[in-house]
Amino acid sequence: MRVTSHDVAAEAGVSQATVARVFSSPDKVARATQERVREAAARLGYVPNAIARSLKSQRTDIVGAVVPAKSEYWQDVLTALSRRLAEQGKQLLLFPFADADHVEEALDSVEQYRLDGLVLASSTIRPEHLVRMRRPGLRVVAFNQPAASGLLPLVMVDNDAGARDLAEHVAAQGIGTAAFVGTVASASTDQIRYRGAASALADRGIACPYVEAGGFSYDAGYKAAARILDGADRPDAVMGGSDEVALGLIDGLRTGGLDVPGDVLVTGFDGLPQASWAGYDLTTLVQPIGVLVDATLAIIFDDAWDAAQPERIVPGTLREGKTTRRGNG
Amino acid sequence: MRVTSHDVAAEAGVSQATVARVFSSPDKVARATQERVREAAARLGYVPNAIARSLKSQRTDIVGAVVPAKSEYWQDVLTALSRRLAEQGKQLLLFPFADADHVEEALDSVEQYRLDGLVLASSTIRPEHLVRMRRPGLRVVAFNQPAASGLLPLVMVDNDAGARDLAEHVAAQGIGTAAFVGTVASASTDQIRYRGAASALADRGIACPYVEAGGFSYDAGYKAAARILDGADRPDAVMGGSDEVALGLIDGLRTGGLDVPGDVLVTGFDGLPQASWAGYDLTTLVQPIGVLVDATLAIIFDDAWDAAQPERIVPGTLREGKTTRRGNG
DNA sequence: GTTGACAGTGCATACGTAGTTATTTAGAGT
DNA sequence: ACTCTAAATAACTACGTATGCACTGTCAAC
Repeated sequence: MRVTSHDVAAEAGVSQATVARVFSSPDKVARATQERVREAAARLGYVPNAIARSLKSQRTDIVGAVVPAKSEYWQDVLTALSRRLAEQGKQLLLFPFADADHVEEALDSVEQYRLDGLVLASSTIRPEHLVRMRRPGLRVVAFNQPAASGLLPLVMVDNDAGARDLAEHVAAQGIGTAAFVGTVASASTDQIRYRGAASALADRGIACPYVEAGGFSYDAGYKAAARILDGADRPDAVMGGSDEVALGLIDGLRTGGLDVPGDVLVTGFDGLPQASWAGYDLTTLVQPIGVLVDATLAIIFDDAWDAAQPERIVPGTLREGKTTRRGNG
Repeated sequence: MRVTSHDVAAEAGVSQATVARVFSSPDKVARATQERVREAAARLGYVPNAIARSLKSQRTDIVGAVVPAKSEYWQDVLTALSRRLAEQGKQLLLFPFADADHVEEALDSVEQYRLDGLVLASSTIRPEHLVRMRRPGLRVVAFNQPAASGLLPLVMVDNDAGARDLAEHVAAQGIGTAAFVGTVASASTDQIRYRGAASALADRGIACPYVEAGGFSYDAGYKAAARILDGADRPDAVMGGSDEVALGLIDGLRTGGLDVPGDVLVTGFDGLPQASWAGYDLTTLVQPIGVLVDATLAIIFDDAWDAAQPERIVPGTLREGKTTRRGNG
């Protein structure tokens, strides 16, 4: 009992083709006819069927995103992404996966839909999975996923420079020792951030061992704090591999009786909204999510793009919070 | 250059119909034929086209969700929803809206897709918008939206009982005065929560004025704290209309020099992950999101459902954190 | 040996739209 | 009045799949 363009055509006394044109390329239809059709459509409550349109036009106006199911950071990115898409009359279809082992299932469903574009998130998607998604007619972009370099068009924040900025900022506060609490050691972002930070600190003669939190979450950070506290020589500064981990670290350290920043400085990475909360006021590297999302969509929808694998590496911004303010801030 | 069922049919030496049956109703195809077809499909890299399938079968296997773009609570719900859907081989299509004025635009796009179901979130969607979505063939569910009662099938947490539980818990700590900092006064959840809390407190002779934060965010709560601090008589307990607001309240009050829970008790509502963070450890009413999501999907996909507008009201659980622990907890 | 039941498969068609081609209409020029 | 051109619209078909219907062949029952 659905109203179709045929029904509207009959009601308005025109052909179905004319109705279709009114809704897809109105400039090709005479003013008067157009009004007649629109009135008829309104009368019948006609709404174009996007499914049928997609089948015919070979365009869905839908962008897919393969992302980890639970993550503050990705939720932030998705919010920005879906908003931007909505502004362009496009939609976002979610393909969440619980953990790295379930990526393949998500990718299976992706192929069934003829998406205009696909955003591959999470630094734990394996290269073979990435390459699998290279199909004709599908614009794939790897988002914040250094491992995809050379395999797929890539958009990411400058993790190395960001980590160095943070490290230098921390070093400038006059610390003697440091530690880096990464998320998951196999994640490519984690590796780059650690190397950047460790290298910048080494330049100043500060050692920076790596500690793996074993997850991307607050809980992982919280638990890692215990290991820092138990360790023989407590560092003067702890750099978190992500904001979520850093926030957990802060609470873990404080629970352990330390003062942040009095006893230990802490930094994060990402620039989550929660990092700015007054209870934490975390020093972190803010990712310009809007810029990253725009760059991603540009790659997906820019017709000019073709052969060369574009790589957009966007600088982040150091946000100085009170977790690295040592003096009488 | 896309591989279709016709190509597979040619490769396997069967008809297109047989190929279609192999992928949609395999039990109707002989074992041997099935294997031959699957091999051919694998050889050519065939993947069924969900768009075409939807057009023919009048089912998209996609559920839409109209939600506020920025909200911790809704992101939580969406995470649960998309996970559950993925388990059933279905997908989630997002229709985020920036604020209440833009709901209509989101609903316009919804109609174009022939979704299997639609979840209407946010307590700020207006009744006329709700009713507009009642269309044949579309299962709509209002999620945590008391205002939809009688208009649409409804799934929500028991806001009234939850607010009472919180109020009674707070009262049991021996307070003299209280205040309720709501999110947005026009939100139906806000009204119910306030009435529930105020009524429970009134039973114990405790007055509880309403203060509007003017938003659903941490910032709104943070700013509202200033108004509490400036007020003539500072309450012994502040009940937040949501966890986000409550977290902002805590930081705002602490920034103002008060101790939480030493000087003021604080409660929230929702049970966000952040509420459990050690830095806050907020007393709140935890919504059983999994149960709510299951109930929602049951309404959407249960064929038995029809005439009667079901209403599922699920009780929440009081989570006692340290923000209401007065003594030497 | 004939019939019936039934599983397995092919043929044809429809889902609702967009684009291509063909046809009509209106307007201008001589 | 007649042709010529451009604009507007109609007729038709294809997008890729699912399914009702018809057909074939196998096997059991009489």
